[in-house]
Amino acid sequence: MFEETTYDFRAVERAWQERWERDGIYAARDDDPRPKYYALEMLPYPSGDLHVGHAKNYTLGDAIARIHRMRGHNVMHPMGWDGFGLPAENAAIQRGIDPETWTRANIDNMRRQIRLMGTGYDWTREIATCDPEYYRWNQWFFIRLFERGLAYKREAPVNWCPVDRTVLANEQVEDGRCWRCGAAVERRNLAQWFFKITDYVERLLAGLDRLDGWPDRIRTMQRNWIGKSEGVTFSFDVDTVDAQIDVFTTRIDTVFGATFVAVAPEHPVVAKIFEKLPKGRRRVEEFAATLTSKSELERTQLMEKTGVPTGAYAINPLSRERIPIWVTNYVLAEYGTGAVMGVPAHDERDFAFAKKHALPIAQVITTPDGSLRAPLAEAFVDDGKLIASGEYIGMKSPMARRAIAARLEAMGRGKVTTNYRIRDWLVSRQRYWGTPIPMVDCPTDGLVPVPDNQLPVLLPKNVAFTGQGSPLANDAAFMNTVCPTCGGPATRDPDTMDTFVDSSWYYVRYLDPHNAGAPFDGDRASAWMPVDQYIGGAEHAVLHLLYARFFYMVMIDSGYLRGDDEPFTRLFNQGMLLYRGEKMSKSHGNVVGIDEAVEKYGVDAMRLFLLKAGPPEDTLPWTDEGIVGRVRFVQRVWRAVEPHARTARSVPLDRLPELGGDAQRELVRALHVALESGQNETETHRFHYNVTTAKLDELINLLTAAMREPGGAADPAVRYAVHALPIVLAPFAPHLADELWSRMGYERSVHLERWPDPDPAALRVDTITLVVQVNGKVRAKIQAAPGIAEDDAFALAMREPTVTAQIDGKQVRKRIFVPDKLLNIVAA
RNA sequence: GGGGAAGUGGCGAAACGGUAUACGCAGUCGCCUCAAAAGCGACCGAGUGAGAGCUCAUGUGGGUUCGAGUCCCACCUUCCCCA
Repeated sequence: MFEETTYDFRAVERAWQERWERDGIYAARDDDPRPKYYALEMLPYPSGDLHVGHAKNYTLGDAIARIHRMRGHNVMHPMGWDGFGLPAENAAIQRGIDPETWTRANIDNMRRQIRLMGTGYDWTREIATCDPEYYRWNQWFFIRLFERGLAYKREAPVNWCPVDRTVLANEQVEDGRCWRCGAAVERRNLAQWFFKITDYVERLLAGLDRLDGWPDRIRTMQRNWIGKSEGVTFSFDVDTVDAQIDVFTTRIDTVFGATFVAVAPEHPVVAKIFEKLPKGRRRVEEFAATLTSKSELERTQLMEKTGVPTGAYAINPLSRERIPIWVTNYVLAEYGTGAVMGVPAHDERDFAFAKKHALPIAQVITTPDGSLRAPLAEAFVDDGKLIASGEYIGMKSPMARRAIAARLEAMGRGKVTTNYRIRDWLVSRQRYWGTPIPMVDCPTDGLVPVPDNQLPVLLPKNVAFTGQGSPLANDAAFMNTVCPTCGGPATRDPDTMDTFVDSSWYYVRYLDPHNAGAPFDGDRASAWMPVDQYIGGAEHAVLHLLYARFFYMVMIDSGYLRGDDEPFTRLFNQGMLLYRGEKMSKSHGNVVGIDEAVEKYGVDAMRLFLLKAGPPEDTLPWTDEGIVGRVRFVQRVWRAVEPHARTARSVPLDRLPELGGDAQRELVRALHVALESGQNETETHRFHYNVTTAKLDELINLLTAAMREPGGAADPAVRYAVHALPIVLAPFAPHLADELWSRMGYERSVHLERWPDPDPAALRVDTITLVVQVNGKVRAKIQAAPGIAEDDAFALAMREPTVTAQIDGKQVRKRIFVPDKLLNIVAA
């Protein structure tokens, strides 16, 4: 049924995957003298089944790793699994499947699918974060952070579902209700563990300035998330009550415009006020009750800005004005000082609030020309010139900020402070399928870490998943333990760690994955770090990529590793793959599965299509018609190369072949153009292999044309191109390349061959096309020898009727000459 | 509301400030074949012309330049962040 010339991609691809595995050709060695290159794709969550959208990501990383290997690097390219997480536990709750069983089955399937894509990973370094051998080191690091004062426990408000009796992540709260049971979510204060990422904000910011291998947008997003703002913290006295209210503002120049003070309902001053002025208490408590179920997002952004007066007044330290203290929904206790000065004239939220509650709007900033005057139709938030501000009248905003800050400092009422939006990293999760927090709560000794020699604290098996409450807290056998310090009865921490802890250091574990005595050996790991190219989607821009940078800095500071404190030198953000105009997803019913695509078209065709569709950072469409072109390409290469594989080897690759004529010269040139393209795209880190694959198309077009000539297949240039083809193909179509290479009689895999430098002699052309323009418009193209002199070019151009017709009757004013490219004759 | 990125044939897309539309998909015509598929070849932005050619086209309008898809300004649209 198959003709001899039909390439049986199914059999060939399977065979090579098995052989690569058997020969271990992708293993990275610590003792390799070549320069190291660490290529890494973001650790995948084993959700179960991969589609061609995933293949887009892995194909690019694989091509990058392969081309670096062929360019002489000792390549580290590992793969593993982000094994912990909620979907596994939900499967347990909903379908009664053990989370571990579910996860292991998914890992097995995904490993199979990732291998099916022909990826060259070093599987000897595979890790799964849900292995006790891995998560024991999460626990070990947790204790190290605790010892350094970087892990602490405090009460914090969280989303709490009263029916399921567990906390919910923000994304699991839909319209204020539990996504699973529909109960109204409450905010509740619970004792939680935090990592003190705020200690590292300045280093995290400073590092961003150096990370010029990262996309600017990701760096900007991290800066915004950290949200550094410089301003002044100062205090208001409270009239008749013995208390002060600290507020932070970046706009101290507007302080004379403060017409109220807004505080969060939970602010301690509220209770103090009611000791003296109990009248307002009921009203405030009722108001506060309406907010308990509201998420932060709703309170600060979605809800109408509203509030109730406490009945107390604050004294503006500069103007000495008495202004009312209001409890509002848009000031959060968790952020800043939990109180702000309300300046309606110059802040949009304060303006909306003042309008609603008929509070005065006092303008204290005007435009530089002084033309803007009350009444204001909206808040004027720009810098400007001060008015109605005592001794500061007439100053411009920046100068007024310095002067007023200095004044408040001199008064002992305030100081210049830096505020950050970022908060400490809450790592406690009231869930089962994660790393148990290795802490013991002893009535005598308090919070005590589990001793290192008792790690790991294993997740208990055969736990009941009722969906009601925390499985660990309900497991008495797990919870009850003895205090490591006093030996008395104590309880374990009932929580597990955020899975972002797992992914904060996995890229170092790959470098020494079987170490049983430490998370990794510092020397080994330091030799490989940092990651040279990190590849993944932009959805982790602030979460994982910020946590991992923080964690790495801590590891460096602790002396576990040496070197620069940034773990990822370069970051590449992949674009999405669309199908029928939408992102692939089961719920849209528009998924093209890996197994299906590989069976139908072949791995190499799929990979080539994903690379060729467009630049990898772009959102690109998958089309069932488009991939047909790559299936054709694979077959064309096979038909051109396979029948001549043995004879082609007679023409060596280490020097250029003899070139019979222009066609031969062009063919050999096309090969070197392809080599140059692959090299350029790699060295510039653009990875636009869509262009390189186009060069491969041109090469194969020329090759098949040359072969149609009588005796074409025996021509030295043709044999040379045939011989070299598996090498240029190898990073992109690895199976086809290795099969052709072996049919040439080579024992060793083509992937261990060298991707040669393009030869300048081969790239040289012996005639160039010189474009002749008149007044900037193309009028002729003339063939000439490279290096033609301007005068000679001009003389040739003036023989072209299409040129002279345009100049006729005009004078040549000027000539622009770009050697070997263009002659522009300016005539008027 | 603020910031960023991007708009090029029927479609995906190429293009150091210097031949716009490479390469692929789709389409049209031809060769091969009893026929079809596959394969191979030619054509394939719009207008105009018998033709060489000419004119117009890279979201819209300006600008810089001998020359602009590319640089600058404004606007429109889409997407992404932040608020």
